[in-house]
Amino acid sequence: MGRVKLQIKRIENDTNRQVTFSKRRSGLIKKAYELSILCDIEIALIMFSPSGRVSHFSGKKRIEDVLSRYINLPDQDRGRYWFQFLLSTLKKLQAENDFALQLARVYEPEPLTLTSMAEFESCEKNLEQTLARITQRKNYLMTNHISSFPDPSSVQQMYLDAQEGMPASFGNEVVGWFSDNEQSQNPTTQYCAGSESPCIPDSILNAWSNGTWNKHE
Amino acid sequence: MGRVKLQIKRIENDTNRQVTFSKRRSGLIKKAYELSILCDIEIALIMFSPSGRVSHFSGKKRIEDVLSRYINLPDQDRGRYWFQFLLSTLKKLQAENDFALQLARVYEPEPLTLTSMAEFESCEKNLEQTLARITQRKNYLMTNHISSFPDPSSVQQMYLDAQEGMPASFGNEVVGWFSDNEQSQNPTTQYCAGSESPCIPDSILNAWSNGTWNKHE
DNA sequence: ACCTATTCATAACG
DNA sequence: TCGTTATGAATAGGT
Repeated sequence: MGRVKLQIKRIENDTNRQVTFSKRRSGLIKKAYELSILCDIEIALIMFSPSGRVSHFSGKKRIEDVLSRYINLPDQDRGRYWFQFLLSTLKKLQAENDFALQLARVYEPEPLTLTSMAEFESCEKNLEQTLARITQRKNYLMTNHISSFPDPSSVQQMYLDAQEGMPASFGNEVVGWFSDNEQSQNPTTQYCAGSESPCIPDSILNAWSNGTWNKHE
Repeated sequence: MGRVKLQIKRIENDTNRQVTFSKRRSGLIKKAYELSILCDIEIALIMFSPSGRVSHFSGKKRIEDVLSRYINLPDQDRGRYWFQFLLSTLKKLQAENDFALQLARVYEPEPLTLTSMAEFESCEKNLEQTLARITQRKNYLMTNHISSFPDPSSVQQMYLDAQEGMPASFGNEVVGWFSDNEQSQNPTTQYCAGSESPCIPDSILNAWSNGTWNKHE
């Protein structure tokens, strides 16, 4: 939309890219706003500029409310990789807790409160470790025993046309699961197929801890 | 953009609203996609249709990664009301745990595993309760001792022009904190001002539990 | 779904 | 960064 037709590919000129970002961000937020009013919907939009600055928009509802609603959706409405997200949120929770603890120490070095918070911290650490164990176990069980989870029909895998760069379709309810250059690998089934043992090979534990454990299927 | 200029207000005709939603949703996702490629940014877009169906989009990165990055932002870059969001996420975590537990019971009624998960559950419940306590305490301390938190300068409160319906500005880094018809009330300072006591009045506990506790400032 | 008269968004330029 | 304008895009209403 302008003097010439613009190819949809990364703008290499830094200044130009920044200018385009500012303009199009405004346009996008305006469109999101109009949609939210015209159609009376909840909407949340989050953008990180290349420099790391965040922009966000939401309609009538607070953005936390929209994110909460999204997070509390049944898994089949959402997509894969969800446990990683929950873990990261737990980390945030830990950070919030640290802050509260710091506050308490500064403003009220009271034994009872400190005990309670220390208890909280240790409990949360315990939770995180246990969650990791359960995650492994759950993943193992699901991969080997419940082939329909995560439900593939609920996820539209989209690929880009290298030349035009547009997703194949915008009409689906679920879009945007670009493959991000990750080739499919499935170490879990490879190592555990047919086994009923609760034992989980080290290779899978490692895959889990370095974040690649559920990038299969 | 069409045969007539459209007022930005809720479309009352149900069919029309649904059609407009479909069209504009596609347009919005296309714009989001183009922005993410042209300017090489991370983006996440979540929409709930009036019927409750969810649509979402993200660019190269998975939507969970974008949400995680947003969640792990320093508080001053994000906004208020964050603890409510974290609590809701904890609930989701609980649900995931329940599911894992169910799976384990069906596929492997093994005492060791069950013990571990029961431990997890009780720990998580404990955590949730303790978090509630710490939340109250933290809120109390911050309200009375650290007036600069949450940092008001980091949040752009936006109001709507009733006639035109457009936010006052789209140029800011932080937009979309519509006030949602909630009038400011500050029971915390009202009840606790000047008090150094760790005691928290019932009125505040109630305000917290019914979700209005941090709608002040 | 498709069509097209219009309005809107924006790329290039100043 | 900011305003202008020629041009390409999006879309409201109709079929």
